[in-house]
Amino acid sequence: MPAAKHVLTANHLLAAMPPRSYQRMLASLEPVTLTYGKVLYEPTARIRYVYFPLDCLVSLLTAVDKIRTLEVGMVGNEGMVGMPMALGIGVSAVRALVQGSGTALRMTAANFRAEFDKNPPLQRGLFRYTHLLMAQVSQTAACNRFHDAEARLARWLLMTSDRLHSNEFLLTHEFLAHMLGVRRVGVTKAAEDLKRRKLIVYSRGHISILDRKRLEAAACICYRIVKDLQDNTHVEHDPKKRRAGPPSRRAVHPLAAATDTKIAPGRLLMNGRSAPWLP
Amino acid sequence: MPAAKHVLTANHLLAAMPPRSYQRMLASLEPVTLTYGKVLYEPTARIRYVYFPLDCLVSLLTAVDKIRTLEVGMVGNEGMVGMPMALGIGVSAVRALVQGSGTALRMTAANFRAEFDKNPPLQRGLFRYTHLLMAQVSQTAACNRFHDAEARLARWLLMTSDRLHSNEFLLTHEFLAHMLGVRRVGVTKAAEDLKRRKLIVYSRGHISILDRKRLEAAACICYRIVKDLQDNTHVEHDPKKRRAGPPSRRAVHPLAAATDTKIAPGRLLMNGRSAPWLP
DNA sequence: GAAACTCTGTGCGTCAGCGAACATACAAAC
DNA sequence: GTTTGTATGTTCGCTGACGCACAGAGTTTC
Repeated sequence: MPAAKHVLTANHLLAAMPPRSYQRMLASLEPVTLTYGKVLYEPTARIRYVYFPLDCLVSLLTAVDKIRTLEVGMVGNEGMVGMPMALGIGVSAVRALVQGSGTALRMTAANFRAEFDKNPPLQRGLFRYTHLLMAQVSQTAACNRFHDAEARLARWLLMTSDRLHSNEFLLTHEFLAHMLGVRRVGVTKAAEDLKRRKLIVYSRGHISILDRKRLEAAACICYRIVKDLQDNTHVEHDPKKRRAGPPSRRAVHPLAAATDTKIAPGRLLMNGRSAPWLP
Repeated sequence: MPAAKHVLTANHLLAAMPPRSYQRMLASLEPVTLTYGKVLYEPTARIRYVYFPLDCLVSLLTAVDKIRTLEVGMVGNEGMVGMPMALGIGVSAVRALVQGSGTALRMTAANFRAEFDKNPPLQRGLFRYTHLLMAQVSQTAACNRFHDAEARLARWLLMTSDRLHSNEFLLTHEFLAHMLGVRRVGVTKAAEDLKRRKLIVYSRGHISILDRKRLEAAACICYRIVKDLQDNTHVEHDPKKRRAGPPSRRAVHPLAAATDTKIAPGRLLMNGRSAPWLP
């Protein structure tokens, strides 16, 4: 069944499975269409299915009250929705919202649990992904604190583009506002500026990236940090599985080469030592 | 050796180990004194040891440039520092900084890896903790976006107090500023107000909580959300291990009972449906 | 006990983002 | 082809936080 295989390989986690696990998983994976706006999980609600996105995009949102939400993570075909299941937890801590319509393969929580227990490659893949998601969430936290709406919007568009493998997608300013944790007007302002600079165009829910390179320059460093990490993180648990090949194109942390924000001397000392919270 | 046992049980993860694992781990655990300001990990640097805090407190920091850092997580004796190791990753994504001096038990990365592989109870404990840490980081992300410095400071003090099991600790405004991602002056302002309201007192690096209850009222809901989650999350992987006892005191998400922030109608509809990003 | 240093308090002008309200433009439905 | 609703653009006053700079108060060092 070549069609099924093609479908499977569309998700990176599944594609990395050895043939035998792969065949076994096939039996309990069910293709589903996820449409924009569908809520897969609510905070504190039981996880009934895990989802392996193929060409859709899912946002992980944290809420602080009934109207304010913030996206903390984004899952495309490089990952899985339902990571708590890989940690033995049956409840989601966040809301999972379909942000880009498309298809996914889903598996019941019970089937996943059984499969996961007897599938070390799956475990490795999901643990690695958990780590990357954690890094993504951490960086997003700092990003949301320090960077302005425009830089965050640019970053968000790039991340979405990466995961949808497309330079065009559907979303309104209102929606973006809830992802970025700003007002709709704030998005309009930021988007307008990016449009004026010809980095993007948009109209009534359609957004296109025109100049990826310059858009990345407009985004904050957080995009690069997370992306490099994703490209360079390998599971070390099983040395035999460690990837060979040339060393990573970029092993240094982007901050190491970052623009030299000057450090005011005097103020940043503490007990005679350099301030420990600085890199 | 009752002293050693006492030391071990001071860390919740270790205390939950069955006697046999416990004895075995003892052999490779080494007590160390961690003093304020010590950096245990740097982003992208190899993890050489994992640490089980006994009475110290460690902050996990994400940096966006050379001077701006933000705390995304806090590890006390309920957890372990070096979670990537539990996921098969040998590199830290964040900076780990000792925020409260004290002791910890450490284990080399190699020993940890060997122990972890043959110790399912340890795996369960660490996976649960990973999940909680993820939830903590996510909530912190939203908190940093939406809540003002004063509420965040109050939350931070409560979290620190919980983990140090004390109402007094040592830290300067300058240090707090780097945890909360604000200027030192911002901390001074916020702290001043809390002092004026007699919730805390402080002087030259010493801070005491005077009125825990009212301080919690001054903090944002994020404190409650994370704390309740920590108190109520159980690993479900092995049903035999599931805790018995009365149902959780508080199973509902704090948001469900949160102050009813009113939702403006009109604007929050999309394609005829209610806006999906809302709870 | 004086000097050096660290920690906290205060004042300034500036600015991004907030909440609210309203104005226009486009699109599908009837 | 008008209606109805959704998407985007604009304005206004307000506020929390910013960067910068300096003043006092407490502690350590010699």
